[in-house]
Amino acid sequence: MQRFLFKRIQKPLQNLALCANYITTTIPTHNNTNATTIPHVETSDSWASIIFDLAQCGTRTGHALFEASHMLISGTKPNGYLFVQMVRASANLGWDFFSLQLHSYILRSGFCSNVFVSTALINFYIGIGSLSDAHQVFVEIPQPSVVSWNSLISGYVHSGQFCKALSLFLQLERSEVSVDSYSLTAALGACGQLSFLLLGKTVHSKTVKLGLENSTVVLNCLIDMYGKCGSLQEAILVFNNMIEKDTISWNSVIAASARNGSLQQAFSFLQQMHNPDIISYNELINGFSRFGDVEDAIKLLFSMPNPNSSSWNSIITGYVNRSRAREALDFFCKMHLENVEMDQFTFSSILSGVAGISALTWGMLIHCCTIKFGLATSIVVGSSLIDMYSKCGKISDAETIFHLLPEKNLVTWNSMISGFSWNGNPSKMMLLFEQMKMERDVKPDEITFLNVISACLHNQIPFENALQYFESMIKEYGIEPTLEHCCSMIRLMGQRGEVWRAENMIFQLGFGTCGSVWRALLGACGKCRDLKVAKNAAAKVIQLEGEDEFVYVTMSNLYAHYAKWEDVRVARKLMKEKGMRKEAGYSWIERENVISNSELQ
DNA sequence: ATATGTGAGT
Repeated sequence: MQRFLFKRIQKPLQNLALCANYITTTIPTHNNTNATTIPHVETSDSWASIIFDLAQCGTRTGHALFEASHMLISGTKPNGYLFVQMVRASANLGWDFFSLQLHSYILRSGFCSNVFVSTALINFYIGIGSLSDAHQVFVEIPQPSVVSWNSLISGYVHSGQFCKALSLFLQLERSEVSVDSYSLTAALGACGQLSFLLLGKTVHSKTVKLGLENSTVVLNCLIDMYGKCGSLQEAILVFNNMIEKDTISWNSVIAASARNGSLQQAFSFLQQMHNPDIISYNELINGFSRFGDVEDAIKLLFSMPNPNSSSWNSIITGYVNRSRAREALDFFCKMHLENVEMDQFTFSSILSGVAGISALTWGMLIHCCTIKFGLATSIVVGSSLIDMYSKCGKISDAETIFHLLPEKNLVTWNSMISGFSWNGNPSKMMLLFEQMKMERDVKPDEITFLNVISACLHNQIPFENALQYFESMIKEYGIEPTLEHCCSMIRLMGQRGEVWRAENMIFQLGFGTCGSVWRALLGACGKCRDLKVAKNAAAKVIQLEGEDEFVYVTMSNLYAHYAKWEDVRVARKLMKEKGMRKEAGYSWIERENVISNSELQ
């Protein structure tokens, strides 16, 4: 139990850390109070004012924590409520080291069996992103309450581990503890993120069973869930049946419409709304720049009352997603000129645009901006910087940033791994992958494995090694292979002349009816010149996706290779008859990016 | 002790 406490070394808070250290090293536990301890001079009443200050979370909170520590040192008997307030206050202040010491003090004094205290600790660990510690605390509570469950479930949702959250939710349903509206909102959030419509509907029926059909918060979550699962009609239905709608209800239904491409619908909701806030407008701006015209989005941005950085970010993201990175950069400059505040999302969006066009000079300039804004070490910006540098071929700069980042998440690791993969450094890639597996709060996901497998593809790593990765993904990590994994494996087989294995795998993984895998197989056959498998693959592509010039070109090249000139002639004739033409190949080389003085002003 | 609404990486 103690093991996991001291792993994380936080910013040192000198006097408090010392004080906290003093607590844990010198104070006897309460069940074996010895004679050297100062007797209880104070009664539990004396906690009252301290607890009051702790709970206020104001300027006196830190001081109150300090006093509470001293009282504990002097032997005043604590109670559970005091610890709850201490943990909460210390977590709010970001005094991580102090909180850790507090945890160990709580363990020593036997208060960890108190549900309230332990739940407060769970929330502390969630706050610092240490989900495994939170889970550990949870597991050791003799009888966790709904709140303990809910805290952990929503903790997993907030950290993006939606499946984990849902499996906990299902576990909660099977336990003696009964679910409440908090559990349902967390579960709905996870369903939405995963587009689990069916499970979402099940949760919907639970809300009715529990008589929560009038809870605004729960209904808001339902709107959001349906919207994210692509069921706009259901979302609107829930919205229309609501008796009490608040701003979030309106924004959720606007978001549901906008994100599903129903821009008209979204716009009409916005017009019906009495007091639209920034988010209401931003959802629509986002919708316009994603599905409509970026120009419309810009119009709305300039006509809305108080646009913020998110409003501007949506435009940049819109340009970037439509491969209009130059315009994104123009807009970024405009944002700078108009003194709009920039946040981590501004930088991550623009950096992703810069990465897409390998505009290194711009990337470096923006990197400087992030440093100036104090955002260079944020996880989001840091991950984008890694991606940008590695896509610009500056892998060692990417590496430096990776190592300098104080905190890393799944995305950070994935960016670095894909960087090594694209820059032809498989040994570093594999080393990093092994390091990642050792991390406590990060686990490889399907994207990690896709990067690893494609690294094998690009770096001539033996097929057997790639197969090992692929199998460990399925068996050890329980990750379902996606279409892309399947295609990567097929391409690998093509490289090693092992396409004969492919067909079996395709059917085993259930991708037999996907044209794109057969297309990948055909391409692989072209590489390793396997005419027999190619014929079959070509037939499948045509059967599933219709006529296709790629098929004819590949086949005629293959026939040519085996000097089957008659077949070549037939294939070319067929192509001609169908009016197909091989598209001319082209490559583009980004010219040196020079930023002119006018752009810099 | 706990909850809902946009943004990043293949």
